[in-house]
Amino acid sequence: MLVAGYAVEAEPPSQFLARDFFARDTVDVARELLGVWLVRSTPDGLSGGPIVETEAYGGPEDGASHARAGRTPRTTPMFGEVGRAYVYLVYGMHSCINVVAYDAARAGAGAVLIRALDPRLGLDGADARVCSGPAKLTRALGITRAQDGHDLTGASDLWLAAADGVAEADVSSGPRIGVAYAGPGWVDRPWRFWITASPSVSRAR
DNA sequence: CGAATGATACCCT
DNA sequence: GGGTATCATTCGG
Repeated sequence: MLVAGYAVEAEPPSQFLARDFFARDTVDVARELLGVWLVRSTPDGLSGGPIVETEAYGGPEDGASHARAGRTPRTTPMFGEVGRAYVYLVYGMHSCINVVAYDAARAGAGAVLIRALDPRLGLDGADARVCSGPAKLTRALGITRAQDGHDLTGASDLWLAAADGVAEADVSSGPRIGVAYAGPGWVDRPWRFWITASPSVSRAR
């Protein structure tokens, strides 16, 4: 099927991600989540697509991470079971979704912010950029804090689905966005990953 | 460039 | 307990 020049799939990939996928270094998980599908099921049907941009956030040691203040009511999911969602509200109006991921032997918390995805499923008629930003994709998929703590590794109304890996040659990395408040040494870490040629990656206006 | 918009963390009493 | 600065963003002017 072709909509507005873009290939639109009828079905998402059928394979879930194992819990172990998320039980390793957060930066590795951020890189490996590129290409993985985020899929949403609502009364309106299925929507989602492959992730094209991510950012890694560490535990209390990471000056850019929400976990930098330690475990609080809001950040509790970041310290909990990997493979679950950490959804927070920012600027009073935008929801952002992370996947909890960290190597428990090296860090006590961590998560990967999903910054953009390719709107391949559902969202028919929508333009290519409706999911080109962390708050835009949650709005497009109907994700709110109601999904905070939600398990993303199995059948439900929101999950991650494995797909073909993305070649190293097609991936770029650079500093995380919007973390100027973090101390020196944390601002410039290249912990943001994106698919270089994707038209769905977020960009500064 | 700056407003929108409200939960949160952290300070003080 | 209460006041307030801050914010992993987005959009219009």
